[in-house]
Amino acid sequence: MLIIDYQDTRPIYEQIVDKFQKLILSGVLPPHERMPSVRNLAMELSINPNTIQKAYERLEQKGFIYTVKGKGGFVAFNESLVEHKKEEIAGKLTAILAEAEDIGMSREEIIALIEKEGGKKA
Amino acid sequence: MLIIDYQDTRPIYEQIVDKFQKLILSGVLPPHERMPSVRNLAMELSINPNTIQKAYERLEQKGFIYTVKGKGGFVAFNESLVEHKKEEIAGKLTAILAEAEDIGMSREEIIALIEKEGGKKA
Amino acid sequence: MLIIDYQDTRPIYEQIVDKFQKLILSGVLPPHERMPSVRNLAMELSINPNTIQKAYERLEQKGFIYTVKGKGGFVAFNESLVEHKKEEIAGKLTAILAEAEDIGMSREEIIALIEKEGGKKA
Amino acid sequence: MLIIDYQDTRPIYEQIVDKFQKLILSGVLPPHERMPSVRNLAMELSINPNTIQKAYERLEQKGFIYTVKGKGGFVAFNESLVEHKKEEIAGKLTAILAEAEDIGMSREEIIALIEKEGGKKA
DNA sequence: GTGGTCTAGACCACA
DNA sequence: GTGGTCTAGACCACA
Repeated sequence: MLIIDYQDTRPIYEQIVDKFQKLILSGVLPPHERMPSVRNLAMELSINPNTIQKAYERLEQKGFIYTVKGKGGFVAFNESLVEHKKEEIAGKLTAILAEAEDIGMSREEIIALIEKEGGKKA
Repeated sequence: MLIIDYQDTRPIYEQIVDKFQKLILSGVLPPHERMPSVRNLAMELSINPNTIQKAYERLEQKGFIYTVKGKGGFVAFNESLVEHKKEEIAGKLTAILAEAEDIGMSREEIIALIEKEGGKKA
Repeated sequence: MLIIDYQDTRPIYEQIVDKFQKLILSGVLPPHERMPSVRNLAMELSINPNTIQKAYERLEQKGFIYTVKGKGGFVAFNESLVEHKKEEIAGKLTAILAEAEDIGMSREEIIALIEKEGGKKA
Repeated sequence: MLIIDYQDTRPIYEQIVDKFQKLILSGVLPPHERMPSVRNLAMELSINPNTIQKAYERLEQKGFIYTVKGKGGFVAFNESLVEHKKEEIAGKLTAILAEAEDIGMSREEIIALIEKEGGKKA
């Protein structure tokens, strides 16, 4: 699924870091999910394993994954990631509330919508 | 009728946008009513036409007025617009709820955020 | 790199918006990349800063960049934004389909409209 | 359900005309639906029947309703109303297609969404 | 330094 | 007449 863009001026390992970050933050890769092994991913992308290794190191430094010796890499789920996402969500909610206010929708109506929506999923 | 408050910390164009929104939402300015021309309103309020222009642009982007080239601006507000906006807001909320679910945020947390946000304005 | 085409009938600010959109969507400008400052870009293109400012405003409204006061503009584009936009578009389509149904328009008619519209640009 | 706004500077009959227009265009009042009788509506709104009569006359002139002697008024469904609505829908679709293009969504993806959505209702 | 707002005034297309 | 775009340049808050 990962596609390396050779037109991209950024180094390959940075592209890989970026893509995994997005997959993790968006929830496509859930917490504790096993990461592809360095060798497998290197083969799949026809890339030198050292480059993958470098990408994984950065991801670990940034707190997106953790590695267990002899077992491999796993998606981390630390609070700062969650906090980041929460702030993003709070920001979007603020924007929506402003739009709702424009057309005279009350907070109660918004909350009612959420409760109805939530019901679908539950 | 429009009064600019120079003590107000908000920019002039924002005050104008706000006042027209209220006039339109309250029905004082009915749909298809002609808006004052940019130049006339600028003279009346002793404000630069560019500032009025900016306010009208915002009103158009928000869907409160529409402009006809060479003719002027007109009130666009109507019930179907409100309904349309509401469905749009519902769509955005659905997207946010999905994101929130990804990181394990409950509906209650979202609602709490909304109630806190709402408090800012009240 | 940006070249303004004075033969182009479109306004300058629109050309600028368009070019940055493409750079961002294609990934040439990665997320959080710093945008050129309003003044610098204005000088470089021999264009009035107000025109650049207008282009940046549009880019911000469309969600392609975000600005930090006193610091400058940054690329905001990322996958979750695209996903969010897609859900928003889906919400709007649902609303339109409901309206279309009210007047007895079939899905086929709607699709025909889209294919016709699309043709304009192609 | 109809509420007369006495603060509104417009004449009452015009407010009534306006509200019925919206109800009809939005599809709340479907074609051939029976309109409330002049006398009933007058009583309900505590308004002189002549005022209601005047409003109904305008609605008939505008093609929104038709009256059958001895039976009462009915919601019309002429082509021009439908055309009006269709143009509105076409306009909204154009706006959505522009947004979709911004994020690189193809016409095919839009059409797929419509077909999926349509399935819900069918 | 950065963007955000505003004035003053020109020129354009559209009607 | 109308709005839309653009230039030139000032002043502000924020960092």
